[in-house]
Amino acid sequence: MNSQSIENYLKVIFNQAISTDEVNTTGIAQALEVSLPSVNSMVKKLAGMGLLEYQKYKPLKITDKGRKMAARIIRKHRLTEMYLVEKMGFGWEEVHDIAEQLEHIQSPVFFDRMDELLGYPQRDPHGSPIPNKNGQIAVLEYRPLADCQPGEQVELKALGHTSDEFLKYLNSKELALGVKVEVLEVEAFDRNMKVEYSGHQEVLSALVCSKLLVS
Amino acid sequence: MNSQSIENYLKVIFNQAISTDEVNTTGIAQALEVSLPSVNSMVKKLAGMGLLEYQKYKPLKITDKGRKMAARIIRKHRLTEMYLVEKMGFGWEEVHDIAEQLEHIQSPVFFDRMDELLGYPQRDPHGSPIPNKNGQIAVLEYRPLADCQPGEQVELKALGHTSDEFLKYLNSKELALGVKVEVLEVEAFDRNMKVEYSGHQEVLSALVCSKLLVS
DNA sequence: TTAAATAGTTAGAATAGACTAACAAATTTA
DNA sequence: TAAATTTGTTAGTCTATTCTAACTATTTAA
Repeated sequence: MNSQSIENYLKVIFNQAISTDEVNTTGIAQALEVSLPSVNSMVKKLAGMGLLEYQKYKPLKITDKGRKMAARIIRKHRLTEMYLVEKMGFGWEEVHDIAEQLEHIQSPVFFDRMDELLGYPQRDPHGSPIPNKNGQIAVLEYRPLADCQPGEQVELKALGHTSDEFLKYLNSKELALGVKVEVLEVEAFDRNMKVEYSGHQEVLSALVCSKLLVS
Repeated sequence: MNSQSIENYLKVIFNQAISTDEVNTTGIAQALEVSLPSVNSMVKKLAGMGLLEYQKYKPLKITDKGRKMAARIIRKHRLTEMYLVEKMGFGWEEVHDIAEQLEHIQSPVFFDRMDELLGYPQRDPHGSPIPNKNGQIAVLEYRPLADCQPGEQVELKALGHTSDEFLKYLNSKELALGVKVEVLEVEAFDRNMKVEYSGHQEVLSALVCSKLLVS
């Protein structure tokens, strides 16, 4: 069975591969807060397991096998987050750390049961897609609120960032998935947006708007 | 933070200490399926942490600190088992392996929430007591069915053994906690018992009767 | 009460996963 | 394009946990 360490590396590599397809060692080291040599030796191990393609000094490429395995771990993570929110009453800002541990549990029936009790959800509480059992992931075609024009009316569907602080910020602004947002104005200088939703107005920074995914 | 390995040793030692109070190395090695030297070195480590009293060639004694820590792990295990049965629809014979993994999760809120959702249960699905948050455990004063006399009517309260095979056997006999059992006859030769419950009669072996705890 | 059997210990080695120090390749910048 | 910076690699070490082989203490039984 794969160690938790292997699973954590694989997940980070998978996540970094989503944006760039090619992954570099330093990025992994930063994400996992380990040293470069630690990454280097683990990368060789993962390559030996057929999960990565590795050539000295070249960017890493995740293989289909690696992608599939990573997606199955992410499936467990996201199902867990959904379960914690829907069935156990946790807030979306509380579930990450718990899911981070539960994703390593080896018990297909446990996660199948969660899935069933949740009614086979397609998205986790932050709007990210839940991979299926075969490790396939639906592609989302949402765009950032930052790309919207004044006058547009859109619905908040997912988040491009899910740190505790960001989620707490969204809570404080009463921004949740499903909220209908209208863009009132965009400040040309700094791209701040004045928006209206749930009957009140707010000004959101460009950074925040880039992390709010809408359709 | 304590490793899973440390937690597993501690749990085994705690469980063995319940019966005899003094624990021997060989018993631990068998329970964990590791070698004697492995146990020996871990035992020294646990002693160094103040969880055990260790003297060369002497039986081990668990300290109050060790007992408390072990009970907190067992609390997580048993709460989990209860949650899996009550909230997720698993059978009592399915939950041990999952709980064995979940007991290592570090998240007080997670287990507190389980506890709350379950209504602060005192027993796990096999009738074993759930230690409280301070690591205190209620003492059960149940006796084995084997000690009962013909004519007695008792209720099945807990199990003295919880292997999969035993639980499946009990399922096949429709024996569950709460069932009212009347002792009809005891065979003098082999201590087999003829009993009646739920409107039918069964003959139970002495071994089975010694593992059925009643009051 | 001594010999045999059992239980416990020590020494030394293996593996996984992390680290630092030193170095080499690749990339950026002047 | 040469120098400086960044990125990646190697070598060697450390800790945790396991193991086998060899040995010692304790207990059991003849």
